[in-house]
Formats: sequence, structure tokens, C-alpha cells
Amino acid sequence: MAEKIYITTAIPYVNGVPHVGHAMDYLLADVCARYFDNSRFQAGTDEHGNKIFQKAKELNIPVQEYVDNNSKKFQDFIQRLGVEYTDFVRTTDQDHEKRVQEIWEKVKDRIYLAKYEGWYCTGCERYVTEKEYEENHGICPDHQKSYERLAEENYYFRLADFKDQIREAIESHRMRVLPEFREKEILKLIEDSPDVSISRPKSQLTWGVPVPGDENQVMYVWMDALCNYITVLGYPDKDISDSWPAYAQFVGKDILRFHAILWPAILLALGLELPKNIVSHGMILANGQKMSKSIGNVIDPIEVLDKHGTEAFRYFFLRHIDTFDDSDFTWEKFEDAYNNELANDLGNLVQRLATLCKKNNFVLENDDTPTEVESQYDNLMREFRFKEAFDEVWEKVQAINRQIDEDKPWSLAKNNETEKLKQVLSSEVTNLLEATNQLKPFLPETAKRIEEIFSGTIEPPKEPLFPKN
RNA sequence: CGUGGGGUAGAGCAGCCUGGUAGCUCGUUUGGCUCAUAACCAAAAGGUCGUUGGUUCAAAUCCAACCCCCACAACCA
Repeated sequence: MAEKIYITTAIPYVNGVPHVGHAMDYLLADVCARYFDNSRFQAGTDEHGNKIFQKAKELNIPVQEYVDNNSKKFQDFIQRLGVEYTDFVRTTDQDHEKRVQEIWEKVKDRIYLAKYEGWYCTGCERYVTEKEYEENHGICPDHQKSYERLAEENYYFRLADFKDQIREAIESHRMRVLPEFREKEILKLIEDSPDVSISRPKSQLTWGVPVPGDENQVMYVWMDALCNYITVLGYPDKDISDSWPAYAQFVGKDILRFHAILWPAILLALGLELPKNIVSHGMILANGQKMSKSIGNVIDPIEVLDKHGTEAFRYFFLRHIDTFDDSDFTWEKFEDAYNNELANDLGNLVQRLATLCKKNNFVLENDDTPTEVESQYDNLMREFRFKEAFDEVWEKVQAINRQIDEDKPWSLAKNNETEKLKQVLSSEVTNLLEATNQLKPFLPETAKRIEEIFSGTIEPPKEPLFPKN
């Protein structure tokens, strides 16, 4: 058996409930994993940091209990998306914490202690950039407080040591950054990326992994969270060479820079190979606007799932949300896609074709799986252009509707042209099964149902695949 | 002079890198069919391709300038 293809998703910060945007990582990774069915699939949750610590305090529950609950919510969410992972990592796992500390020790010669000075908001409990400071005229808009000039000691990671190697890896496509326009962005960004602060004084951050050998410092998010991709495999205790380097790492564009610059630097420091592909997707907008709690336009993915189910959810987010770029979600678009495409194009096609087969006692004779031919579909899938690949599948579905209209099997039946009728139905069903095969990574349950319907005695489903409301 | 993306039919988008009759989906109008979830198929209407200039036999596509929108800018997916 060939080695497994390792696929990863970003680990969400569990200071809230699953957001519709989280779904993109999982869905894209799942499509990829299902396409190369021999894959190892990581998912997880990021559970350290002040926001979580405070949130738990506000709710007056122990922090560990709080993150346990929230992590569970994400696991349930992933399951409801029909996404099947093989490994789940939590940054509060003991194994993870221990391994991150070991990793820290291994890259110690790339880490140095330095003073950080900047404008700090005691309300937000964070430093702001010079620019933000100027734009807000020195006053935090969220808390109406003046920023304070503070200084503290942080450990920094010597990113500068690896810039050339990383740039070379990206340019040579040894490590691909997708899509292309993001690659350009990252290549520009590398130039003036400063060393990254990877710890905080304990006085400021308690809920985190202690820095080994310095009881006054706690690891800040990056070291802790990014390393999940290898700690979950067992690094450094275990040999991870059957999974690492990852074939594809899926991330949102907002955290691409950390995955395409800092993360490779850490890997290089460890002497590990770089991932083959880093695939970034866009944000989901609501009516063209960024979703935010203050505007109140947040789409709750659970509501969408409750209303329309897993398959419809996957359909919309994989075909009508661009694989790489920002896209708009509106209920109207969702419902149009459901009715016009899932119900009318595909659902109705299955229904009419199954009925035609049944009425004419047609059974597919050689249920050999359709011959797999290298096609545009495969090219697109391998380039992670899932939406376009999905379009390709849909074109096939629509072509079968056209074919049935042209063949007019009902007339053939009326005129007793049984041979021709058999031929025509056979071709139509075969085409549908071919399309179904390609549908599998996107809509696995639907594909399974269609295959069941057309195997053996063909019986149209009593309940339509996608009932209209 | 921060970085990147975008401005193409009523809406949403593709085409631009590798110039050569302006395309897709939805919506609208009309016709066809009856196997099907009032579904399916066909045809039609609808565009100064942000603005101005340049290169060229030829520009949505290349170049220059400008106008407008959006995202990112050390943790709000």
C-alpha cells in the first residue's frame, strides 16, 4: 500500500461556537481526502490564550471544562458536515503540550529574548500597531481608553534565517501556495516580515504551554497552534515520515501568512520537509458584507444544516462559494441553488431516469464500474480547483437531461423499438453513474443513494432525493 | 506613493497571463415535450467590457495615467 496522503485543516480557536467560515476548511479538505481515498486527515481545536481564559471566568466555569465543551461542539459540527477525519488534536492534550515543549527545545538556537515595546490597550489586553494607534488618535474605539506605552520581554523566533529558503521553496513550487494571487502576496510579504514574537510574560498570559527553562514565559499562539500538524502525528517521539510532509494544508486567507512563512520556518529549523501545498480559501460574506456580531448579519451554519441537511450544505459551499476567493452567502442564493440545481437538475433527473427504467423493465447489464478516463475533472481536482471540478460534474448532469430529451425513450417505448430503447437507457444510466462517480467527493451520501437506485432492479425513490419546499 | 484583488447584460460571475466574431448561470419573454419533483428541452430579448490616451491590421485582453469598490496591514474564520 502506498504511503498515505496527509491532509490538514486549521484548528479553530474555541472561544465561540462554530462559524460558517470554519466549514470551508473542513469541506475543502474533505473533498481532497475523498478524492485521494488513501488519506490521513487531521482536525483539531486551538484552546489556549487569554480570550478563552477570560470567557471561562465570565461564565464561571473551570477553563478546562469550558474548552472541553467547545471542542466537542466543533467535533459535532465537523461530523454534521459529513466530514471524516482520522486524527483529532487539541492543544490542551497532554501529548501535544509535551511535544510542543520538546519542539521548542529543538529550535532553541533560533529563539532569542528581546524587549517589545508598543501601545497597549488594557481593555483589549493587546498591543496595537503604530498605524492603528494613529488612526484611533491614541484612544481604543472599543473601550474608550487611552493606549498605554508598555514594554515587556518576549521570545522571538528568528524568521530572518529562513526567508531565502522559504522564498526559494515557494518560487520553485516545491511548496506551492495556492491560489496564485495569494502566492504573489506572500512572496511580497516575506521581504519585510520581522521576527515573530512567540511568547508572553506569565503575568499577562497564564492559560498556555509554559516555555521550557523559563518559568516567567508562556508560549503564545503560534508555536503552540502551528505545531499541532506534527504533534498529532507523534512528532518528535515518533517517526512521522509515512505522513509528513503534508500533501495539502487548508487554511483561511487570514492566517495564510503564518502558514506560508512562519510555519515553514519552524519546519526548516526542525530539519523537516515543507508541505507540498498550502491552499487558502476566502471568507464568506453575508450580502456582500463581512459577517460580524456587531452588524448582526452572522449566518449560523447549524441553522443551515438543520433546515436543509448536510448534502445541500456541502453543495452550496463547494459549488457556489469560490474555492479560493471571498464569496457571498444569502438565503436566497442558497434556496435558488437548492431548488434549481439539486432538486430540478439532479433530483429530478434521478427520478425521471429511474422511472423510465422501471416502466421499461430495464436493468443495467454490465455493472462494471464506468471506465475511468483522465479528464479535465481530474486535472482540476489535482489543482485544488474544486468548484470548477464540481461545475464540470454538473455539466454532465445537465447533459444527461438534454440527452433524454433528444433520445425520447418514451416514444421508442410507444413504437416498440425495444432494442433501441435498451441501448438508449443503457447509455443514459451509464452516463449518470459516471457523473455520480465524480460527485462522490462532493456529495458522498447522494452519490451512494444514486448508485443504490440504479444497481440491480431499478426502483425510483419513494422520497425524492431533494424534496422541494 | 503600504500590499493584494476587483469594476464585463437586471443580478452573480467566466474570459485577460498565451490580442482576432463578447460567454456562463439565475431572472425575463416565447415555443416544444410529457419519462419526471408545475420538472425537462429549445429559442429570443438584454452589454459604450470603470474613464481617458497609447501600441497594433486588430484591444475586454498588452502599456500608461486617472476614478471608484473591497480585503489585508503581529491573534475578531
